[in-house]
Amino acid sequence: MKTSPRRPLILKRRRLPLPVQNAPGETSEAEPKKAPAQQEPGQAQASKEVAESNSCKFPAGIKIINHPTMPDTQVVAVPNNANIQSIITALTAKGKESGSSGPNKFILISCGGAPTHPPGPQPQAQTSNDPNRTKVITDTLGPKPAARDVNLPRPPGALPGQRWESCGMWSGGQRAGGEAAGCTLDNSLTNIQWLGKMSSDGLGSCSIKQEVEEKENHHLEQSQVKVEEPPGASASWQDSMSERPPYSYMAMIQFAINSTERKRMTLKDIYTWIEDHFPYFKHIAKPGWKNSIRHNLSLHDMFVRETSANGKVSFWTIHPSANRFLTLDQVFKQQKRPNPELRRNVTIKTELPLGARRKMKPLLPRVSSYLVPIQFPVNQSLVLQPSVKVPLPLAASLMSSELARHSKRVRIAPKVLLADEGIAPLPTTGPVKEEELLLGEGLSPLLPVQSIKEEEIQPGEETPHLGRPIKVESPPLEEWPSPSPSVKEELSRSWEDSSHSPTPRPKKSYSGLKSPARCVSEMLVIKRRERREMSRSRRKQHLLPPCLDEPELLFSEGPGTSRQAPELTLPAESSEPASQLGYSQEEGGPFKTPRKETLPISSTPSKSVLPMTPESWRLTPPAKGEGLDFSPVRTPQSAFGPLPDSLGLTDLSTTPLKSIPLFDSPRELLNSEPFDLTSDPFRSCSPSDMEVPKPGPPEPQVASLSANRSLTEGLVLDTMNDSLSKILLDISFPGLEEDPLGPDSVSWAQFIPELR
DNA sequence: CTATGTAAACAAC
DNA sequence: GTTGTTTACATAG
Repeated sequence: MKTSPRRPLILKRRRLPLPVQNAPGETSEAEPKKAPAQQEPGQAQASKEVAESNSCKFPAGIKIINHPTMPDTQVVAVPNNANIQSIITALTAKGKESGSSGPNKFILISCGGAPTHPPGPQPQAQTSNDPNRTKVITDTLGPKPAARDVNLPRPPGALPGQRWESCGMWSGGQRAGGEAAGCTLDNSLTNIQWLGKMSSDGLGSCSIKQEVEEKENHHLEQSQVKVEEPPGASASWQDSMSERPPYSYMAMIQFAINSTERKRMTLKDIYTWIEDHFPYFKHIAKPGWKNSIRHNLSLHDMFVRETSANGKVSFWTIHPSANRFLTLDQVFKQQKRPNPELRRNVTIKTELPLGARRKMKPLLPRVSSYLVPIQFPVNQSLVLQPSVKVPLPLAASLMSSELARHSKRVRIAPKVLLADEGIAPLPTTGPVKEEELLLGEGLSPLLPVQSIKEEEIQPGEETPHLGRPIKVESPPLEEWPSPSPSVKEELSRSWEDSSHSPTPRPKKSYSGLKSPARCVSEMLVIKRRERREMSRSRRKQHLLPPCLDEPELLFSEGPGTSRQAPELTLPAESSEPASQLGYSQEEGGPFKTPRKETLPISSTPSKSVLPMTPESWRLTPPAKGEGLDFSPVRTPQSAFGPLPDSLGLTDLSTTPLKSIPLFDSPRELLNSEPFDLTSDPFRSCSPSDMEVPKPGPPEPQVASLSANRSLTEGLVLDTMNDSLSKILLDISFPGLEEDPLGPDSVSWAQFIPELR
C-alpha cells in the first residue's frame, strides 16, 4: 500500500478556473440561494442556551431526552397518536434550542402505542437502546447539515420549503456551499427508505407506493412514509443503518448532487448528504470513504467541477449529458415499484448484500444508463424475452428489471443527432473545454440538459451496421490538442509502463511501437504486469467519445421525484453544442480499453481538458445484475414527442458491437449510412476521415439541425454489462425506403405506436 | 475484462 | 487540513 515504487510522479497541475462565462446566473455560488435567507434566521438564533436538558416535552406528548449513552444523540419518544406535524414541531424547536452544536442525532421511538413491530434484529451499531421497543424511525442528522430530511416528513401543512429547510438549519445549517439543502424534495429519501427497499420484501407499504407516484406532493408523502415506515422495514431498519447502502459511490454522488436545485454541490456537502442519508458512512465506514468520494468525482467525467465566479468555491456538477437526474427517490421508487415479481428479484439481490455482507454490491452502479422501454417486436430473438407483454409503459420499467435479470436489456434509445456538424466551435480545444462545460451548465442549471455540449459526436464507431463503417477509427492520439490529453489517456499507459523508465514519463506519446518491440523476454515478465496495467489504469472515465451516447433520456420526471425535468435534450440546444465536446475520439475506437496513450503533459488535465465525452456514464448500464435501473425511464411519450431524444446509443465502449449509430429516422436507418456523427470538433482526426459525407442526405446542416435532429430512436439492446451494450436491432419497415419526406419525417415512433 | 472500492502519493490551496 | 488527481491494487461479476 504504501509506497508504490512504480508510481509515477505527478506533475504539477494547476487549476483552471472556470471562467464563468456566460453563465448568467451562475455566477456566484451565492446564488440566489434562498438558503441563506432562510437558513440564517433560524440558525442565528440557535443559541444553545437551553441546551438540552435532559428531557423536554413538546406538544403532543413528544418527549425528547438525551440518549443515555450516545453523545449528541437524543431520543424522541413519540406517542403513537402524535402527528407528524407535531413531531416536526418538536424537533424543530429542539433544534433551535440546541443550535448547531446541539445533538445531531435523534432516535425516534414510539411510545405508548402498540409496538408495531417487534424490534427485530438489532443493529449493531447504533442506536439501539432498547431494542425492544424501539421502533425507530429515526435518522441521524448530520452534524451540521441537517436534519432536513431526516425522517421527518414534511408536514403536510407545513410550509413547503421553508419550514422544512429551516429545520435543517437548525441542525446546522448548510454550509456554504449550501446548495445542498436546496431541494426540499429530494432529500427525502432517507435511510430508511433504502433500507426498506432492501429488506423490503415486505414492505407493504402501499402507502409508499402511492405516494411515490404523485410526486408533487411528495413532500408529504415522503414524510409520511418515513414516519410510518413500513413495517417490514422497521424491523430491519437498524440493520440497515449499519449497513452499507447498495449504491455505488458514483450513484450516491449523483443522488446528492441531484438533490439540490442547482444540481451542484460542494464536496463537503456531498459528504454531508451521504452521511445524512446513509448513516453507514457517518458511523461505520472508515474515513477513507471520503477519499473514495473524491476519487470518484475525479475519476468520472460525468462529474464536472465548476468553480464559482470568484473562484473560491468549487461545486461539483453532473455533466448534463450524463445526468439523468436520478435521485434517491427515484431509485427507490423504481426499485420498488416494479411489479412484485420483479421486485422480488430485486429484493433478493439486495438482500444478498445483507447476508453476505461483504463488500457491497452496488445496485446501481451504473446509473447512467437509461432504459427506455420498448417493445419491440422485431427480432425478438434478440434477447429479450418474449416476455414483453406488458404494456409499454410499464414495460419499460419492467423490462429493465426483467431484463436485468437476464442481464440484458433492451432499450430503445432515442437519439438525436446532434452534433453533427458541429460546428465545432471549439477551436480551442483543450483548455477550453472546461469552459464549455461551464457554459452548458450555467445555462441551465436546472435544466441541464440543454446545452450540453456534448452530445458528442461520435467519432468512431460506428458500426457497420449497414453500410460502411465510418472511418474514424482511431484518432491518433497525438493529434489531439495537445494540452489535454484528453480523455483517453488511458490508453497509453500500458505501454509505457512497462517501461522501465523510472522516471515518470512525461507523456508518453505513444510508444506504441514499442511495445511490440519489446523483447520477448521482457515481455514475459512484463506481460502480466502490463495486462494489469492496462486494465488498471483507469484515468478518468470519460464519456465515451464517439458515441452519441446514450440517450439522454429525457425523462421527465415522472416517477417521482423531483421536479427536475430533465429534459435533456432540447432540440434546440442540442444542436450545436453537441459538437463540441467531444468525442473524443479518443480512442478511437470502439474499444475503450484504455491503453495508455499519451498524455501530454501533465497528468492533471484530466477533466478539464477532455472533451467531454460522456461516456462513462452513458455507457454504464444500470446496475449489473441488479435489476434496478434507475434510469429514468420515461415513458416514451413524453420523450418522444417533439423533442428529439438524445441519442445515445453508441458508445464506444468496449464491445464493438456497441457502437451503433443512430439513425434519425427509420428511413435513415434503412439507408444505413454510416453515421458519422462525428464531426470532430477539434478536428483532431483528420477531417477526411471523419468527414465522410454523411449519410445520404446531407442533412441540412445547420439549418435543419435542430430539426433534423429529429429524434432518432434506435432500438438497442443493452446487455447489462456494459459490454455489449447495445445492439442495433435490425428492423425493416416496409415501405419506408421511399420516404419522400425528409429523414425527419419518419420517426420510429411512427412505426412503433407504443413509443408515442 | 470491466466496474468498483480502497489506499495512498501528491499537488494546490 | 481540505480538495483534487492520479496510481496502484484488490475483487466481484
